Amino acid sequence: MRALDDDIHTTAALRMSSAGGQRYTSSRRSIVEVLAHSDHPLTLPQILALDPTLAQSSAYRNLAELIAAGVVHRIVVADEHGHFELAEDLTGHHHHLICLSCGSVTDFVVPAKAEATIDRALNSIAEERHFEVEHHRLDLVGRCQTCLT
Amino acid sequence: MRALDDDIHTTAALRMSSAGGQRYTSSRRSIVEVLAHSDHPLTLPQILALDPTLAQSSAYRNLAELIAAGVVHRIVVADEHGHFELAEDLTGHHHHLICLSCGSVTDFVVPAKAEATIDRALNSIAEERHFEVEHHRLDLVGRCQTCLT
DNA sequence: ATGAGTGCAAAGGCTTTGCATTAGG
DNA sequence: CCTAATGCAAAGCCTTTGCACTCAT
Repeated sequence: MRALDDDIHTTAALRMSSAGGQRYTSSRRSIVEVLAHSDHPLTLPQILALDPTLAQSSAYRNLAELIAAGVVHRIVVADEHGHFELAEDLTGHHHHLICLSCGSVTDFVVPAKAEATIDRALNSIAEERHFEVEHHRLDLVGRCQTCLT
Repeated sequence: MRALDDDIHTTAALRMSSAGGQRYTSSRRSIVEVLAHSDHPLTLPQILALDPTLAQSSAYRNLAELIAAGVVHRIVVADEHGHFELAEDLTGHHHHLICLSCGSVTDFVVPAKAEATIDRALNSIAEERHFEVEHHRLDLVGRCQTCLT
């Protein structure tokens, strides 16, 4: 389901050097490591909490480079912090459960068949509107199990 | 497809007074009017441009009240301005084409049949994850016709 | 040695808030 | 009258940037 950690770092390093001769430093590796070990997107404060040696501004800068290299993806849930996760081609296509109450974001996968239906519908819309699709975004917004109890 | 303008204002006024005795002032009416006449979500600067008599801070405050009353919905596309639109029960369920290049947001509707498939898939996920769904969010992210040429 | 990377502190940009004034019921 | 609403300016919050220092090649 998910590539081995080594593969992820190898791929990340490769993409970084391809995308403008960026080095895959230990800070960057650490960020990728933290993201790879989480089963849901993380905010910057969460990343820093998981690796307190990281400096905030450098983390933001490194995330920007990782995003530019296609290693990391940033999602915007509401207006608080952005959430960062590894690019989908490293982790697989998935969607998000977004809790309105605690702001948590969790991953989920929809059955291939439903995903295919969605893709078909979206592609025909895109074609008729002359819109070039980069990706789609399907999220459930509501209240998570923890917040319901 | 969309309720008559008068109905929208009547509904809006009603929801405002129900939601904590808020008055439906001319500024608020004007915001709703502007949103009702747009076929896509608007940012605050866009709203102000369409009605220059509105003051920024009051507009934000009024939008917050309108959102609390369930008249307006705010969507977050990226990290620039938020986008405001009338609540879906006033305009009908729809989705968004989000252009990465110019940041524009356009509405689209997916065929009822596909929408039903999506709902079914999402509901079963929600049930199995004990997640209480408030709404779902399905957007296409890419490049719009204008930006492609 | 040379350019990328780092970290601190300061600046930016969108939104919210404090406060005194105005207006609607 | 009395409470809500308004508008200006100031503050907040997340993120980005300037700059001097460090590190790897």
